[in-house]
Amino acid sequence: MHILLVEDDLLIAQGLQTGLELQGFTLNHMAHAAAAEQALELGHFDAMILDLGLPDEDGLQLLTRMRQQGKDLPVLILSARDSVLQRVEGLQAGADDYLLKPFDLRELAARLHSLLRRSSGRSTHLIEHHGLAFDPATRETTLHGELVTLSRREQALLGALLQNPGHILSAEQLQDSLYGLGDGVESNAINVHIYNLRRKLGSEVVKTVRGLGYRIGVPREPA
Amino acid sequence: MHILLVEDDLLIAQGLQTGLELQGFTLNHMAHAAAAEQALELGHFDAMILDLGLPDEDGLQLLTRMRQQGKDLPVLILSARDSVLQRVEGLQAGADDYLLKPFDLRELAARLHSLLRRSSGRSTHLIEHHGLAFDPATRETTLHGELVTLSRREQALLGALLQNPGHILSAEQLQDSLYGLGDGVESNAINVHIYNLRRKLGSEVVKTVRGLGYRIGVPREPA
DNA sequence: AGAATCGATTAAGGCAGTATTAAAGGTTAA
DNA sequence: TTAACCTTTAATACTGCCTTAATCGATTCT
Repeated sequence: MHILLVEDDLLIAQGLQTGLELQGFTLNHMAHAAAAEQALELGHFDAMILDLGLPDEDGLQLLTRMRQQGKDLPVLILSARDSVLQRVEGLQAGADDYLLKPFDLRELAARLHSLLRRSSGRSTHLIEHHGLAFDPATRETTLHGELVTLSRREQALLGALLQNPGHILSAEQLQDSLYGLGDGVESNAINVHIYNLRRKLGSEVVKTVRGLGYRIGVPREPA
Repeated sequence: MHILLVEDDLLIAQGLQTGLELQGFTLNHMAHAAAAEQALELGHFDAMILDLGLPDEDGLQLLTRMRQQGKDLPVLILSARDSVLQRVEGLQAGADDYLLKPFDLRELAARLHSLLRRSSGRSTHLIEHHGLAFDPATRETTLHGELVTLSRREQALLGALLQNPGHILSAEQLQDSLYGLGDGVESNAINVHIYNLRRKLGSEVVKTVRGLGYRIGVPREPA
């Protein structure tokens, strides 16, 4: 799950980043509205966490413009100011949820999950693909009913592939999915993780498309 | 068991806190209705003890509003005023029980237990999980019929894990469960308690999920 | 076929998260 | 008050994950 975090307070951003990454999200952090807008053009995000008090522009303006452009990604507003009016304004501008600072990290995570579940008709609660199932909430992977233990990176990788069945994801895209846009890694780490995934789930789960990338495959039947 | 105590008399609050914590509950204390409401938003509680005479708002109003919002956590009203009318009003506002000041601490504890038992379909009287049983009322733990002596913190830890079978609880969540929201500890105390739990109950009772936290496991069979 | 490119495989090192142990401070009961 | 026990702190040991990097194998292009 790829989240765009737009927040100018670096301390809060830092906390959110580490906290939510532990919960299985991948965050990209932008401190300015302009940078956020650019990021939205460049990459794909599943949701956005938007602070209203930005240095270069009010968050609500950014949100309004996004909606006018037809972008429909779920937006959760973070705000220190609370009043019914504020809340209404935020929701009218096209926000999907509104959370007050200070907030509880778990609540934010829970709301994000529910938001993502709502938005992508498909439940966030269980992604299933030919006997291979991944539950983002409990972070458990099962293959034909058997529980398989995956590391954090392996889970992220599998999640990214499962969310785009049939689509080919380039190594670069997968990298973005694991580390966030740009903050890549300078080796064949993705490769190694793919290898380990195949070791645990069978070589057919991940198909290689030479020159292009990888896509999810149909795992072998149980023995 | 996590209780939200809403009481403006600090002396009473203090007494309840120490008394109920000795009985295995974890309390968070708020002296104002507003603070209580905020706490309810931020964290999870298993029940609420509500004093009616609050400085900023009548407790009944708070309760009524909570119920309108669909919050269904068990509420036990504490009141100095007694009359049939009062009692009826309280219950009509959505209270689950009504206790008069001055009260006996043991009675309060007993009522809390019965309240919790009623509310969580699952009996509060005995949480059982693969031969491992914990009775919150007597605070006794047995493993395959054998009585095991656990310290207060160990009991709280085991209780929290047993109440969420299958779920992963982060060190932070467990900390909240032991000390109340925010009032944390600045060391690896949780870690040490987990270690001691494993020493007493076997290493399999608590499973470590690297990077995320802990969850209850299946204890070893008796010898 | 030979060269070049891309992906697979393997092993090693560093790092972060946990486990373990010991010790000090506090509380409770005799 | 002493003694036993519980809790927290802190230091150290350990484990597994992630990345790196080197090598091997396969495919494509010339």
